[in-house]
Amino acid sequence: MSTPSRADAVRNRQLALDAATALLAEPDTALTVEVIARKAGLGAGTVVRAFGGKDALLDAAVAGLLRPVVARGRELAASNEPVRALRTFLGELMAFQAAHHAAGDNLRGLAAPETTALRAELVTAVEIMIDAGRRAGQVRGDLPIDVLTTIIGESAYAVARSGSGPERIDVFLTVLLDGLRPST
Amino acid sequence: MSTPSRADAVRNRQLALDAATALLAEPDTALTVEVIARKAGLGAGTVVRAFGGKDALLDAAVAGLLRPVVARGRELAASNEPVRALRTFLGELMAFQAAHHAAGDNLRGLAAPETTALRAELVTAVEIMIDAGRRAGQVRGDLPIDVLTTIIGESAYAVARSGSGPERIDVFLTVLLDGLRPST
DNA sequence: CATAATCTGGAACGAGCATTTCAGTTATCG
DNA sequence: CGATAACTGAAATGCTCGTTCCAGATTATG
Repeated sequence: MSTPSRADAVRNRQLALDAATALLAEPDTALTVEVIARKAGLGAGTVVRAFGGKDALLDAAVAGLLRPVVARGRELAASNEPVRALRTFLGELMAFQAAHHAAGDNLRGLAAPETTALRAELVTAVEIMIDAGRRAGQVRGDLPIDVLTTIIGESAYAVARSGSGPERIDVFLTVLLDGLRPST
Repeated sequence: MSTPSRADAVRNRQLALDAATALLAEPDTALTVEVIARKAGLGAGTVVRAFGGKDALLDAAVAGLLRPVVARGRELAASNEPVRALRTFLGELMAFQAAHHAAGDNLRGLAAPETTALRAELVTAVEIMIDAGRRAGQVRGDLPIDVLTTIIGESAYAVARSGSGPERIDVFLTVLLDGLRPST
């Protein structure tokens, strides 16, 4: 029972995580175990073993990136200007997605429990903002909320796919939020 | 100079194309050469050779599916009720995407000249409708049109990704088109 | 109908990747 | 310091796929 991880194992685990995280911000990079290992200055086997598989490593890396975004979402969900908060949050979320374009694509179709849980929290934050916006009469109430969150989530992802800069994000947000306003 | 394709070659080429087309409508199917060949009742080599590579086969299959959609877009672009036409067209486009969810994913990142050209025509049709809508004062003119078409295109794709049925498509369209109306 | 060119199927090949293995290294503990 | 257990790196493994090869079948031609 006296076998805590060895010091070098802990260090290498962190190196692998850092390398994967850094690579997530680089588009057009293969993101293979080999590449991650080289970036981390480790062997391929070590990288895989550190998290018990490539999937888990990517899950952890993306989760690490997502955590502050979720925190920001929680913070903004408490705002008493819900629509402004929603716009701010979505702008940041879109910028994040654009900067880590690779993250979404690389996670597709693999078990990623941490990331999935965090994503659910993002949706919850958005739901809170929409709900508050509705109570304030600033968000339309004629459409089911789960579809609205889907639209919002997909829009955030869409921005990333279209390789957008800040101005483009702004246009996306304008159209989206105007579409979410009460239908006269 | 007297070597037209042999009759069986022509037939098999069609079988391969049909099989690929049919498989594009089935989600969660691997869409490997093996699978296509089995479905077509051919050998793997034959399928590949028929179009000179898997990429070209997929390009041709998707193009075949896309052609009627493009024709419909051209038709609707001539409407004198541009916003209604836009909504109709996008609804059909989204339904198409939802039905052929696999098409988009499988074409990603491979040379597909035919499909790319057709996609450009889709964008052109949408541009015409937006432009007509603007002249009629029914579509906002305060945002760059190329970003609007991007938003529209990505939205169509987003619907497919979220596995949507007709009601869901309708909600998407409502939000999107309300967002495209002139900003009072 | 015979000959030659073309085409077919499916086995063999090769490239790309995650994972496992294992001989050697390194940390930990008495 | 020395023994032991854990960890490491890189080669080997195994798997998925697209593509190529080729002996045999099929079609066109005169």
